Amino acid sequence: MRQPGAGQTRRRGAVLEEAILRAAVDEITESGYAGLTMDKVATRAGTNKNAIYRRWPNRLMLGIAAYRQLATAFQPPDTGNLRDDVLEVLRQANRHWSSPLGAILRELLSAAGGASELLAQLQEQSSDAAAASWLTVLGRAVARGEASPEALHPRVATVAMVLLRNEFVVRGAPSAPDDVLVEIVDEVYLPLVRRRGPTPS
Amino acid sequence: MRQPGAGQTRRRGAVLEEAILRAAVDEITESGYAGLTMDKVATRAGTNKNAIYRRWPNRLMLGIAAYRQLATAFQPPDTGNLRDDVLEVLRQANRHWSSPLGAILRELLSAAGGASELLAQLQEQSSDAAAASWLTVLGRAVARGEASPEALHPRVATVAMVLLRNEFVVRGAPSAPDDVLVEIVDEVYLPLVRRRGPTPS
DNA sequence: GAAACTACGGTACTTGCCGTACCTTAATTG
DNA sequence: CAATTAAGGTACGGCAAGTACCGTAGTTTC
Repeated sequence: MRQPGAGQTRRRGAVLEEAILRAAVDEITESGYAGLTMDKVATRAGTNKNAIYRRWPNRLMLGIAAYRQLATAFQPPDTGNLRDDVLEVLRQANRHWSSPLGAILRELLSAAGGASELLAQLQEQSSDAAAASWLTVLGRAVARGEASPEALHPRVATVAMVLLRNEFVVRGAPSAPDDVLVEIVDEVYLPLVRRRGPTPS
Repeated sequence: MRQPGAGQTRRRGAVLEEAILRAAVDEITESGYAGLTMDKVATRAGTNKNAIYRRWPNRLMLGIAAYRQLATAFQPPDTGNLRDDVLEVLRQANRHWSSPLGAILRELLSAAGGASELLAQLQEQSSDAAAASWLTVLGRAVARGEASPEALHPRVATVAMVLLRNEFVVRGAPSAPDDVLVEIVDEVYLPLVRRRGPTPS
């Protein structure tokens, strides 16, 4: 990649780091995490593996770093109606998991294989950020009287998202059909968070 | 492993197949799926990799086969009380996921990495079998008037299990504390499946 | 009961990629 | 301008998956 004798100056520090990261992003975009090899990233960045290993301890961490470059935050919707808001958040999430980016995320989750410390770095961006969306949406619904205050319990608030994620992580579906989202909302989520009637003993 | 000249007859077909599978089970029990190598299985079974590859196309399928040898079915409890039944099913599941066997299952899910066809073979034993437990337990509760008939919808019936599995698969927890199970039951599951009060428009 | 066939055993090999080691050379620092 | 730091180049060790071949032992067929 570097032309010898072309007057190129040897890159160092941040400049080189960005070049590597960009190469990693390109590779993971094209070939997924499975196709992300240290040699290819090095070649593409016009450097060698040494420079990579000086910055990231292993392939997985490089993959996570590349993913984080690509991931963007969600915007919680505000339609003024609980059901529409909820469906919209689910659809956003579904689009994300179904996208190439979602495929990469799944590969990474798989590769991390339950190493909680590493997973934390991904959760921060995917789950926790999304959890905030749910609380926002529910908070408005509670204010409107559409949802019961108990729904703000995090375990309750995120139920819909957990069910959706289950579709992807456990069943390996590439995308969840819209019916499924509607079903999750109407059969499970709304009955759960709406103001509850008197509970029979 | 085979003594030449010891009058050993060369194993074939089903006999050899069982020997390989037993070796694979032993290996995966001792070292997990990560430590399951084709060479070690072959050596342990007193044969060679050829014999394995003639039966299983790759390491993952051998691992799944070994897991299925180990997995056993759940027994749905019958305490006469919905909450106790539900908690017991959850605790069974928690014990399973927390056990060495559960660790293997998680490794396999991870290795399959969303290859739905393969996952199906594991789901059959873990999820679907468990789903039957839920329906049994709920069926009795409906008969008793403790749960509403809508709860028999599969998506609703399995919510508790999905939430628990989420603890393991997404957060890499080795075991879920009992508080979490109780919380899932009391905050989410029971409010959802119990006879519902009048729904406000 | 011999020939034909199938499948096991042994072994060696190719492939792929991670992670390391080591040395040379360019840039930076003081 | 020396000393230090970091990049480049290259080669290698390690490991395990999957393949190829061939001689040979059981099994089937006529």
